[in-house]
Amino acid sequence: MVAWSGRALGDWATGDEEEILSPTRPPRPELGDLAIPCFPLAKAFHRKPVEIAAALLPALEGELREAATAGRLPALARLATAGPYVNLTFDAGSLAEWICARITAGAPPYGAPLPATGRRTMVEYSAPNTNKPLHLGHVRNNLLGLSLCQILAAAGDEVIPVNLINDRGIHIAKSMVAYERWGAGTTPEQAGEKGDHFVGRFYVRFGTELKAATDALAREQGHDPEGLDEERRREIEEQTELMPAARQCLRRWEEGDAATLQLWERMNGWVYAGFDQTYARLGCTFRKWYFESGTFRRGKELVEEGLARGIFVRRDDGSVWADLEAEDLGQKILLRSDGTSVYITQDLGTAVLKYDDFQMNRSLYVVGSEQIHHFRLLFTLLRKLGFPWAAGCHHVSYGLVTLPRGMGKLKSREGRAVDADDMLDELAGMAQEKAREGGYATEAEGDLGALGDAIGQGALKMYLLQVGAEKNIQFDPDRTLDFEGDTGPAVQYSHARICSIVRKALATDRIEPGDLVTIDLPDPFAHLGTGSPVSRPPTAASDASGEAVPEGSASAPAADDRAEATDGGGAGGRMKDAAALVHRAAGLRGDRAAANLLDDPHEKGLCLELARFPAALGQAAAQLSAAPVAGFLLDLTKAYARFYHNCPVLRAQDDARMRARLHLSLAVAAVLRRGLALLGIQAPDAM
RNA sequence: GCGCCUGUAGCUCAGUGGAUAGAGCAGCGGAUUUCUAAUCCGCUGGUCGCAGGUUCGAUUCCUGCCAGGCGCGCCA
Repeated sequence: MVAWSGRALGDWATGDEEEILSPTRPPRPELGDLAIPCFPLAKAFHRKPVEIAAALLPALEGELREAATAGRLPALARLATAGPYVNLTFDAGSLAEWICARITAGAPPYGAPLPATGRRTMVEYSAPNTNKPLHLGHVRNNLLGLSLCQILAAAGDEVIPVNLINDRGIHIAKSMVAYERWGAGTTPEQAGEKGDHFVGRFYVRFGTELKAATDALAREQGHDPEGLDEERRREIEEQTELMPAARQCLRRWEEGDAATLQLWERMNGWVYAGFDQTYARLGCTFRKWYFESGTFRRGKELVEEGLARGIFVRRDDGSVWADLEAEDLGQKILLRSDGTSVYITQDLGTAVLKYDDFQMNRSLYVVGSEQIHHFRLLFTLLRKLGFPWAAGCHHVSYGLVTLPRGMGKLKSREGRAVDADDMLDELAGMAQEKAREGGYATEAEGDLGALGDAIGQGALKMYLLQVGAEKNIQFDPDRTLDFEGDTGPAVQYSHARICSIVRKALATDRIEPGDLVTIDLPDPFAHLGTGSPVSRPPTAASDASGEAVPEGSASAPAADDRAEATDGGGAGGRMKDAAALVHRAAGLRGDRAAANLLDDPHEKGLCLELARFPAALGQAAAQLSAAPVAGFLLDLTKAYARFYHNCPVLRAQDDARMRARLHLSLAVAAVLRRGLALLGIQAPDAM
């Protein structure tokens, strides 16, 4: 909130003042609104902290007054030392005026740093396999990726969200074999099922059939199927008839067998259609989709080049290795003895293709923490290959989502996962039920289904995003489904309350629509669409040119298209227009908003909370984490609830105060809306 | 064995080299027949995993240990 120039330090200034003077919040509000601890200065100047504080006081005072005059700060009400601290208290009205003015200015949006960073950041996330639907683990990934993109864009980066589809490999072959055997040529449409679920069923079917066959074979060989160790089990799996069938299918795919490719494309197409729905629902959009089937060849080329340049070595059995002993990473295989690529080979190819496409300054990979080692290897290999941009590659890792009651890790192979679509449906249904009971939903336009989905997702997204990414999350359905307390719906509720107040004020002609200052939420990805690969599925034959990837082919449902509503005639239309207007409002026009009347402690507390937003956004961008924004929103929500209960708006003592509180409430709504958008959460007008 | 992550209230989690460590949930007790009770107020609840070290000051930084998780594949 406060940028210190250090001039206040007079001849004590040494150039490090901005680091040294870092204001914090006093432990008790009576002490002041901001506190400057003097310990670091004491160290730098070898004086007692208390002395420093006393000396700092007069110097700061001058500068703070100057800053207030220039509009960089609210006016000061009090400046005092308290032992080793200098505490400052803002004039409440001035603070309110100042913060609301920043929020209603709209452009650049509140919280954004003035100069864009000029940095181009690619964020790869989601990265599903095409053999099964998205589950809870993917949901965490998608939400982290989505919010990271929004936050970095809000903080001034040009963000390029991309997806990487694992569309080849033995797991895909398993679904294909299962479909050939037990699919009877049906389609998802005939089965009345989402394409990804349809295909996922065959993958699970393969797993259960394989287990049955393996168990039977094990018994024949005199083993106890339950007591098999993993290695032994795999050996026996290979002796069944199913496993070789899958391997054969994979080999036919790699040889470009027409029938196999056709089935592969057909099944992948079903899966993409399913993913498309889920992504659209969650709000995920991608600038470009990469497919491993289209990048592994480039990876192999890179390995061959490295081999030729002596960076890698070929062993007698034909396999290719990188010696990373110097980096403490041991030996890493890059090509199998039969010449086929391994996982990391594909990632090498993808990394280079990505850079060729976008020349980004940094490239972030949102991938689970179980792959920390993998990415350390990948980035090291890219450096060894001499790509200077490898220094800008960074793995944004996150912990796993586990299931409660000893259900263990999510394993879609055993069908033991929480399905993403089912979970969203369940949450939406519960939220919808509650909204119906509340009875306010009908006041807004919009159907209950969409509202329920927005609130259900609000619950899920806030639940998953408020905890640090590095932590494992034990998924607790009861808590996720909770809509009270520190939850997404509570934040959405505060916003809806404000909208309701404003609608009432408009309906009773206490303010006119023209009094409202409206701002639009910036949408950095408006031009992207989902970029779904549905329309043109890639082929195995397509090379690494990325040609198979359509850009912006599908149109994403605009999250806020209601804001596009225009003035219409008619009584029904007026209500709707009012809602649309309120949904964009951030304050009242200057002559109607007497913010200097806002001197109640709850009003001041609310203003101080609002002022934290830029810091929260900056911290989130620096940490590559949505958690600071989530925490900020929950705090702001609590501050607003306290204000709401202590400072009636429409029933304020007088008209001027009513307007002032309306003004402040609108600013809160605007910041809630914007903050929620950073987390991919919608802000309904009524609930 | 080695590497990385985590350990804070009964539970789920914030937090920061500095003032008396905070929320939510759960429990108990309250709130104007509500500008929307998906709310608010109060109470109860802590050897910040353990032990050393650095520091004027450590829950925060360093070292060691303990516990849990995840890795260290010619799997992805």
